Amino acid sequence: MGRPPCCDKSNVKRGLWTPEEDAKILAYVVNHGTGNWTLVPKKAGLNRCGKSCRLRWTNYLRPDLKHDGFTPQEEELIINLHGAIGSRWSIIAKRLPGRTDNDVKNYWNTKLRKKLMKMGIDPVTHKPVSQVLSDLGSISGLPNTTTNQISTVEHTQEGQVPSWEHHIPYQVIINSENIQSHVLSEAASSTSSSSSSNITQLGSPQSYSCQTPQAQIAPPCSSFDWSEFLQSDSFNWSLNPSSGIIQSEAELSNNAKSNGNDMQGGASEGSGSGAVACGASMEYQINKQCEAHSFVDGILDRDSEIRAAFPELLDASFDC
DNA sequence: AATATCCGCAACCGCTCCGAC
DNA sequence: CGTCGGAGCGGTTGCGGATAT
Repeated sequence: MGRPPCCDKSNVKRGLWTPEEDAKILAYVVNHGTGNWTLVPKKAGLNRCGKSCRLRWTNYLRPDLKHDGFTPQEEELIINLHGAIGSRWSIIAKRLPGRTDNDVKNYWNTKLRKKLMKMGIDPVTHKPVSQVLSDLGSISGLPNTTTNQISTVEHTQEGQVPSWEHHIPYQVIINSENIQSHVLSEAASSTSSSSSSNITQLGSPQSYSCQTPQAQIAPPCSSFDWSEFLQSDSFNWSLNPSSGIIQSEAELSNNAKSNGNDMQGGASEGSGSGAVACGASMEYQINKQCEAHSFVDGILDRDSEIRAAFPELLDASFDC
């Protein structure tokens, strides 16, 4: 036996909302606030499901919502966050003032996903499509693929790092996997009793600087709470509502404090120190170090370099 | 001008989470 | 500890406007 429906669907109105209905919800919320949504339709005089009322309020009527188009900064933040945490729209939306999870989700599905695909980037993994195909080939037992071959090269040329590793601004994946690694590291250190961790530890902080991330990253442990992580100091990107610039919370706070002081080169210019701390400031440093290139350019550059370096390998993976 | 197709967005659905009891 | 029910989330659908043919 399943759960009973939240309301009698045959007796409630569905579909688009009329201005009159909107006015009723607004009037109700102004007078009573948002509380028990199941009671709202009755109290507000609406023949709607309570759930539908809540959705209408949170996605459309809330006074703090923005109804204009997404800015390039918001777009970049969405892509970065999606690369880091996937389709956790509500968490992503919390980083975008005035946007709802539905807005972000729709924008991703209708614009950003297609945009990335057009650029040859897989919107799920945020990796070049060619690399994803290569990885698929390797999973399905096809001959060694680009990725595998590269790791072979790295091993045979001990101590040498392929040239593309030195400077490629591969923002999305760096963000994504560094964050996951950081999370995993935190999880490992916080659970002192669990020594049997399968966590892949990354190297020292200086090794993060604009390098291609480690290939094998263990999935996050199931008990991990992304929401908590994103709200913690460990992960603190956000969009400055006034400047439209993606900043760390610390910088947002500093900017607020130092209003009127010398700006030292603008909002995105911070410490200037070479030291890269762990956690979010590290992510942010990476972003800053890499900002000469867009993340898309970085991915495509890397893809091109791989193709140029190992032209025969991609073809091989398609020889079925 | 009429029709077909595409696209964006609002809304719905089914599920999980979580607190109250 | 188990159950119930409200809230919230992510995926999907369907409508209406825009654009192409």
